[in-house]
Amino acid sequence: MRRPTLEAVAARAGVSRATASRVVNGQTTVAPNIRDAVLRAIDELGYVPNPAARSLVTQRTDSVALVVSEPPTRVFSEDPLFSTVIRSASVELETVNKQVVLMLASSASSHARVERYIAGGHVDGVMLISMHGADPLPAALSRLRVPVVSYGRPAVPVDIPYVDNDNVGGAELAVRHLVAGGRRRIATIAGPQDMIGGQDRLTGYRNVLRDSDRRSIVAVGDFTRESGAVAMRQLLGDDPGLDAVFVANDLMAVGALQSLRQAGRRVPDDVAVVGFDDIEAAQYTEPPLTTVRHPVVEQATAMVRLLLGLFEGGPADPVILPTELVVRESA
Amino acid sequence: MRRPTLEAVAARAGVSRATASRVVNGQTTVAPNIRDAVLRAIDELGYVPNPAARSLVTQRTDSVALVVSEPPTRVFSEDPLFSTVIRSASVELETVNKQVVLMLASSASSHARVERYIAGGHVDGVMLISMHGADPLPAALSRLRVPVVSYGRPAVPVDIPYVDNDNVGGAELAVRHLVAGGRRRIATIAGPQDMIGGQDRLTGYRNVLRDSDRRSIVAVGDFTRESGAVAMRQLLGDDPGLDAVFVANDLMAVGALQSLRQAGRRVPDDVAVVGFDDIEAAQYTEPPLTTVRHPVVEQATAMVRLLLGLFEGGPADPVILPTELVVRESA
DNA sequence: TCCGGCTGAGAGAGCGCTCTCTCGAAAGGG
DNA sequence: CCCTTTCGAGAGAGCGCTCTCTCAGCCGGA
Repeated sequence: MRRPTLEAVAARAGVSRATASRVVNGQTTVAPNIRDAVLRAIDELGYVPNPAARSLVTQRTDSVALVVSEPPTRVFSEDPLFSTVIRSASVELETVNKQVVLMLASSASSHARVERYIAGGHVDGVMLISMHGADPLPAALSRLRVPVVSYGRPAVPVDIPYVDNDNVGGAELAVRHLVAGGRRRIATIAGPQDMIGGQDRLTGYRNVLRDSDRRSIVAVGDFTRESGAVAMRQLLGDDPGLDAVFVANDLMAVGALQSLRQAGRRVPDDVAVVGFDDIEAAQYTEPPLTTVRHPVVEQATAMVRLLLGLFEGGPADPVILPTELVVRESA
Repeated sequence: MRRPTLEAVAARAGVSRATASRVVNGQTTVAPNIRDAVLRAIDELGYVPNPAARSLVTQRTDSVALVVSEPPTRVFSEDPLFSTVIRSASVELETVNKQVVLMLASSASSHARVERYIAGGHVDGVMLISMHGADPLPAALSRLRVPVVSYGRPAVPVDIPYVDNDNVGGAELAVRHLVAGGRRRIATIAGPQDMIGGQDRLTGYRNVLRDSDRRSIVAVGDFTRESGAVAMRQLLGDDPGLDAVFVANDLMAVGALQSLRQAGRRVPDDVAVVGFDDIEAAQYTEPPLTTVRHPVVEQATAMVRLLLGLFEGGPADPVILPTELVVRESA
């Protein structure tokens, strides 16, 4: 009880396999009556082309890998960003009938697995989400002669086109807002310095402070809520007189708000807080969080289109998307 | 500049293609010296088997589809459950070297796409995450003669093995806790009644109230935070004297806490609140949320194993996992 | 009437692999 | 010493499809 083949369709329609193939692939050089006969046969037999056979000859698979190169727990549960990217990319790829193969590359062994898989030609291209600088995967994949695009600028310089948002500019926006609000002692909770987002947002902070003749007060977190709380306590210890803090992501900002509350500081009266990312939860903090929004969905979509462009021999130029300050009540 | 084929490996090693294939597939009937020669050739040429050619003859693809049949926005951003399931299932499948093809089936058109894809034999099996009763996909897929397992009992009776947690029992646990705490007027915010989780958790609530001779006070939400807030306001309007509420998921519970705060009720002094799911955020609410934990990771893992079992002709019996009450401060 | 051009359909090779069948050689028993 | 058994390796078919090449048939122009 095997699935019907193109051969069977051809036989039933009384044509050759080649003609049946032409109809299946929508070629126009088939007479209407013959085309109809084939379509009827396909319908009656419930024919569906065998993808393996097809891709054996076409050398295409019509699927792309979405490689998430982060420890799995971080990926989903903590940071809603990843989820949004995955979803948006999936939706965008659906529109061009490509499938998403999701690969989580957390450990070294899974890196090897991913490499083998990609090298095997299972997919036509790769979308890489990798935030850590130490990650060897971007370099490894770029060697594989497979179209690869990256979500976010790769931390090590490597010849992969990427889509990123303007982290430096966004941070500048945030800190300038604090300066404009009359804040004098503006601290920052920076992200991990082995991550591009962490680096660039700190750069933006420093740029503005330098220009506005203020002293920088820096603590470093690792983008988790907990680390934000710890860093905030540390900052308050270091400089009890601070009146503003720019936090490199919202998750840490949530933790910082918690610490500020525990320390009896009113936000924004005593201390103004600006986050980064504009995650869902930023609307529900107490008080609602002023933050820098970057277009996650657009970034994912742009990444897909960049990859699709690569398939067609399009340009491999990076895409940088603008950020925007969302003013709520915390600053 | 094509990728090397098995033919090339065989030629280089001075053996036949058949023997090379034997080595690649780890058969033991190859003399050690020949095996080494082949392995060396593989290494030198950087040979990787062509999956299309292989699955053309083996009729296997070594990948499974993870079909998420929910509106995309709900899937990821709102409910961390989905993400955890996807992650856990991926990790578990990695261990047996199977790939995950992620498919989001939100609209009717994407349903058709998914069906076509599955029918095309792209994957060896399907894991279905579908929560809505009206969803036609479970029935459609079960007709496709492809191994299918479901995360959660399908809402319409359909012949698919599933892994679920004990929703009724979990709800009973929660409500019994409220009864044991001396609460007299115990309301509930139920989930959507076209979802199994929504139905069963309401059933559990009713079971306990019936046995303990209390009146049931029901509002219905749709598992979003916002709907929880609305439902809570409604309950307070209906019965200002209520002293406890069982909320069918944590997301709605967060909304409910917000409404209670706005209404000036203290939790748990005036009103005790119990949620369901034990999401991450439940630890960070004010006060921390007492809730029913169900083993999401274990459920996902069990689903994978159920599917793998099906491949081997194993049993197609449903698996029900126990739930557990996590007592924090809200009740 | 003949011929060249064009359109539509068939023949058949070949994509890269697995797996059965076959066969030679080595080993063991009578 | 010969015959049977076992083991290791090769030959070759075939998985289901695409795509090039070929060719039949028709039309129009000279």
